[in-house]
Amino acid sequence: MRAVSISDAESRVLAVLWRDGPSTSERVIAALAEESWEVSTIKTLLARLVRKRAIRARKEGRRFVYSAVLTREQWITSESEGLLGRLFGGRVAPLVQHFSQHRRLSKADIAELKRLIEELDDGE
Amino acid sequence: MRAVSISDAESRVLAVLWRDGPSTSERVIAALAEESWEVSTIKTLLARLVRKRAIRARKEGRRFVYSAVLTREQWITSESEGLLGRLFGGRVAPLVQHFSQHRRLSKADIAELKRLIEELDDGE
DNA sequence: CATTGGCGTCTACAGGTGTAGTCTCCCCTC
DNA sequence: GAGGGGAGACTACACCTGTAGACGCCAATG
Repeated sequence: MRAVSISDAESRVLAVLWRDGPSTSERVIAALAEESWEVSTIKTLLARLVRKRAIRARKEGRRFVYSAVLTREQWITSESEGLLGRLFGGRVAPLVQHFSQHRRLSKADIAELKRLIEELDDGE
Repeated sequence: MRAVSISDAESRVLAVLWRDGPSTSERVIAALAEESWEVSTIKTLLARLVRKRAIRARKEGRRFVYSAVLTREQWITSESEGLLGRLFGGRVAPLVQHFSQHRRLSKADIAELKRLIEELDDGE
């Protein structure tokens, strides 16, 4: 089902629908004010997302209400699986290792990771 | 310095240089046999990588020897930082959490993660 | 010395992406 | 009822990407 890829600009539009729920283009445009995109740019992105079936446009009176079809979870999953596959042979540990070697993990990060792992270890 | 992005096909060419070290186009082409790309496709990708300064072409006799300038580490870092930023607000823990919720981590994965975290915890 | 084969360069072309202008239709307001 | 303003549709255009053909040059080989 999923196969189309969501571009960066498109994901920014999707993010509005994920956060605010179904919205008219007017509301999407308002929500994206800080991107300083022209109105027609946002309309184009909405149209492309509809074409990709990542969002749906339901007629409501005379205008459309757009809502996300692709969920944030699905998107994050496909994006991160892609990266994991391409860069780390699909294995999570090398990824974590990479981060642990190349960026400072805060104490809080480490604590949280530790907690996560404990949980996993129990659960399994 | 780095800014250009490496496309997927290009990264496959780069991978050869990372693995085999400086190579002539002949060797790169041989190494990419399983991609079933036409020779000219690979030449194009080499040329684009040179233009992007991700690799260098040193004249050796009458032909070029190509070698990576961008390191695998640099590439992995920029790719994964990008994803981390876009998807997880730049935090590592949510990323690991995502994976732990959405894919089965093997016992071995968990064990390795645990080891990693212990190490980090000690080192810090 | 003429031919050939490989090397690098140039050109190509469709599809995706970022970004945006224009056009048409129709509701709302005066 | 006429005009304006906004919504969506269509068009545009440059750059990137995947993929590859064509060309010119030159070394090697017969």
